Amino acid sequence: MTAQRRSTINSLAELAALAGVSPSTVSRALAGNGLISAATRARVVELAREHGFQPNQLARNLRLGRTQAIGVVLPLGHETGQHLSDPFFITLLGCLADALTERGYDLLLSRVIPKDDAWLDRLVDSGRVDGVIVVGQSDQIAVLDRVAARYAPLMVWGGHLPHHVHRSVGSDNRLGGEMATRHLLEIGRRKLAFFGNPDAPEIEQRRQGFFEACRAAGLADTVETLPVHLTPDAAYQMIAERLDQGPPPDGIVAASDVIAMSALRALAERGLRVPHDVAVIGYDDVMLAAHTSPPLTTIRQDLAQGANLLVDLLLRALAGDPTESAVLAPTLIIRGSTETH
Amino acid sequence: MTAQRRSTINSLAELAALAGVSPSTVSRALAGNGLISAATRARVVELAREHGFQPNQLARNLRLGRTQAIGVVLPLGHETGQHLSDPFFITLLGCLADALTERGYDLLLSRVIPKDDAWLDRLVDSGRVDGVIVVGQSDQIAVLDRVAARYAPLMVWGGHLPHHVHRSVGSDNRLGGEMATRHLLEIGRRKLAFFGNPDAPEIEQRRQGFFEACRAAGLADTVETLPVHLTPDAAYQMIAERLDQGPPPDGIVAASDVIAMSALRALAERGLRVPHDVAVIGYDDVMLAAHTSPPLTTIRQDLAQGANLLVDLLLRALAGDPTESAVLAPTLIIRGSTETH
DNA sequence: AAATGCCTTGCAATCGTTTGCGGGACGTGT
DNA sequence: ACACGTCCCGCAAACGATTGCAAGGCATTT
Repeated sequence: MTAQRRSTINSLAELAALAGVSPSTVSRALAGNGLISAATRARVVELAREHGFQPNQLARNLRLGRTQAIGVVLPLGHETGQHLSDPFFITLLGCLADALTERGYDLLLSRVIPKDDAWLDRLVDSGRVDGVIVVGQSDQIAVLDRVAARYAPLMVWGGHLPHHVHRSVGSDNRLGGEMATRHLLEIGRRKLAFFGNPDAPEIEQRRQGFFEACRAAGLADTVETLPVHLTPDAAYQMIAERLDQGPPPDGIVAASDVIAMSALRALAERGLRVPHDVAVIGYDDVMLAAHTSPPLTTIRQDLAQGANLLVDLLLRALAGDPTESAVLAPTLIIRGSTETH
Repeated sequence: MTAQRRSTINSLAELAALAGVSPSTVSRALAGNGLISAATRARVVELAREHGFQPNQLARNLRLGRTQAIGVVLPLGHETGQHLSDPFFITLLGCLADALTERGYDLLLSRVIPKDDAWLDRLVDSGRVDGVIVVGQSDQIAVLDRVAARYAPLMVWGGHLPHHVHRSVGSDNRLGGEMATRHLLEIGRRKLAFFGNPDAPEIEQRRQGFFEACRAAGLADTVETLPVHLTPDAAYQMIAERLDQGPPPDGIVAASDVIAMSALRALAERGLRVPHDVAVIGYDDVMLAAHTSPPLTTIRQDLAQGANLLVDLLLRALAGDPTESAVLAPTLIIRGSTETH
């Protein structure tokens, strides 16, 4: 049973009967396309407006051989948390919704917990979407590359590596990690720690930037890495354990703002002052980062731009043009958590 | 141009030709429905698997007179912030995605900034969705009621009032506001303030709970209300102004966790200790609430349950059953921001 | 051996659009 | 008055699936 419309007019044909013309004429009149006399067009359009009628999109898209929808999928791979936890991804999702809507596409949201290797194939082959945007590579690089090889309209938010076959948009994670680390070095910190699970390629790249900056400063062997997860609970617990086990670092480079916030809390609970005892820098600049206490210094990624780029490249691929990956420049946002005056 | 599939098999008919049977047979074999000999079925299924073929959903749904998709829309009415800001809504969105996926429905996401009164009609009449879930009533009650009157499969997350014609699911906001306030009273606070913009009906109900609890405690005239917005920036600014203008309250009931977090920051920056000088309680129990410093006492809404309820009721309405609104019980989660030992 | 029944399969209509092609009405030029 | 061009409009075939109905094959019964 189809949901009932505003009135009894449910198809071009019915409206056509009402207007005393053929369905073709109605179609053309509403499309504003074919050569229809101004009079008939006006009459049909008025009638349609009056009955709140709009052509069935399903039928339309079937005929046109498209869906006018883009699938956006958040793979929850290596992270065990049930929820799509990170506010960062969510914000990106919002930006994507805007970018797609602006271009007349629907956004089909799906969250998958990759159990097998076919999760992406199922979406791609379902015929429900014209293209797919995957938010975050998780630990699914192999799947992404395999599908990208046979399916052009696929874009991925995440880190780009030369050997990747899938196209991606993301900020320069290595550079971001380096900028964060250099900032801590510049305010005089020497015992640095990187908090983040390098299983995800973005995180791994940030960690490399961290290492490079440390090496350049000549302290490669005094740094530590703690592979904390992205969910706040897991992150908090691991950070708390670390702090209880030995003397704290004097500077923490967190792989995400959520991790940084968990660190802030764990530090506060142990009477360690930020930034006096420990400086903390996050990554992402999520909305709440400016509202922690102290406010969080962080590396900002321009999500609106990223989302627009993702959609533009995807649409270009849909049109048949060859596309490439894009890398965005990260920005250092200095706030209270590293401000020593 | 349709996106190419894994192989050249793009329709039932082609697979049928390959299998040497008719399209009908293939359809039945794949549907597992009609009475098809086990042998043919096995052969067809195997062939389909081999070529990674799945029937075109568009055509299928057109024939079946449904879309198998539910529209989820976040109206951004009275809040000026561009982004769908509140982490709470986002989490609900995630839960909805899960609930819908479980039941075999797609989730069509759309964010609208209601400029006219027809935004919901457009979605409802577009034929792209079988039903609609609106997340948050914003200031669009009139629109919701009007559409609900003619369109059954519509559910709304938000507060329920007797005169509403649209069906909604939400927590008992009045009770939640009352619980929060009573908690502050129980730990001895007397100069209470409510932070939240009562333009949104949920917030208004929370405020009423706040007032009732205050009145019951005999201090109705010593309480204040500050209509802060839901976006953290706007909230922070308004709270900061308030704190600079006069002596602080000793207890703050925030209409959302985001507001509470902004309050925590503004208080910290002014050297006011939480909870010693000012106790703060939030609303929602968003993921990060447990990770502020101090951790935020708050009123939890069970979102997973809410999402499931929304979807269940919607599907029931779709099936033609009459449905009603549902109210969830809020829970008080006590954390550091009100803990006085 | 013929009739009856069941099991399996194919035919063809249908969902609601879009669009190439052809035809009718009307006006103009000679 | 006839030929011709222009302008609108309708016919019908797609798009790719589902499904009621009927027909074919085969085994069983009488």
